[in-house]
Amino acid sequence: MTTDTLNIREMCDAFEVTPRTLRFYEAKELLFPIREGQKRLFTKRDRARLKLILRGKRFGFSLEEIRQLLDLYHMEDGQVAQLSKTYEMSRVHLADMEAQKAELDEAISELKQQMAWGKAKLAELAEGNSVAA
Amino acid sequence: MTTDTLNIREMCDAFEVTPRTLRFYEAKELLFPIREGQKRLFTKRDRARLKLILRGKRFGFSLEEIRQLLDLYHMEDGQVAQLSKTYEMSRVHLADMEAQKAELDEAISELKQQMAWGKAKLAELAEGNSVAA
DNA sequence: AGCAAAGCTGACGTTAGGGTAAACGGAACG
DNA sequence: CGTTCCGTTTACCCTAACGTCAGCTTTGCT
Repeated sequence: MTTDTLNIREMCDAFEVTPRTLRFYEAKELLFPIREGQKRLFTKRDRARLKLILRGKRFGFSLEEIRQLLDLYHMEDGQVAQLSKTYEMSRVHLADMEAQKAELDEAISELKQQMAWGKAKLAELAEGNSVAA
Repeated sequence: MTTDTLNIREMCDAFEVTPRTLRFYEAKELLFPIREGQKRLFTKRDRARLKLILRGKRFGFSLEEIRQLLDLYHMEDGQVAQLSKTYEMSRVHLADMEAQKAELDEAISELKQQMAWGKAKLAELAEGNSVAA
């Protein structure tokens, strides 16, 4: 193994996030990089956590919710409690996401209609011009 | 007609928004209610604009974009320029929304998988307990 | 020694409002 | 006429998840 820890730049490149994001996550106690002098060094644990964080974000969890889940996860006992809490929260988010999807679908088809109308109107105006010309 | 203008409460009820929202939109120069004393009176024009604003929001336009479109709309000349600009912006947002939809669909199915895994794991742990008992 | 790159902290900006305070105006009531 | 209450007004701070900027070390290279 080369170093087993990543500096902030390497961490950013590995996960496609900005340094600001990593510092922010540290401030929010989602990551706990060790310090060498004042520089941050991200461990395997941080990498595992960040992976879960980014997945949680895709699922629409807030950072605060993610922090709670990670904390639960960290205390390895009580797996049942942790798993069922995660499951419960997931159910809520799934419902949320499906509602969002429905809204989005509706907005998309409405926008398409509007665009069709706009296109027709533009054609009409163009024709008017050419007739007048 | 009763008054032809609505006070803030009536306006809120008509569009399901809060007073705060209407004041905010006025501050952002999206609405221009007239003042009777210091109270706001929303005209037919404000109602038309608010309708467009809310529609724009559903389509994922930012308030700033909406303001620009409304301004274009306001100068009634150059309909072609206005329409085609709106059309162009709409295309961008449509692409955006379809990308969002794709991401959302993927996240939903991924979350469903995770939940299935979690459910199985929970069942397994429960069984372990009952076996051990 | 000098300088640039990389990293750090700290603070303010952003979006679309929410929440709350303090003050003001007008209508109803006694 | 005074009071009370309701609706509204201005005004300020708060939120999430960072972006951005200024200014300071630290480190490496020449």
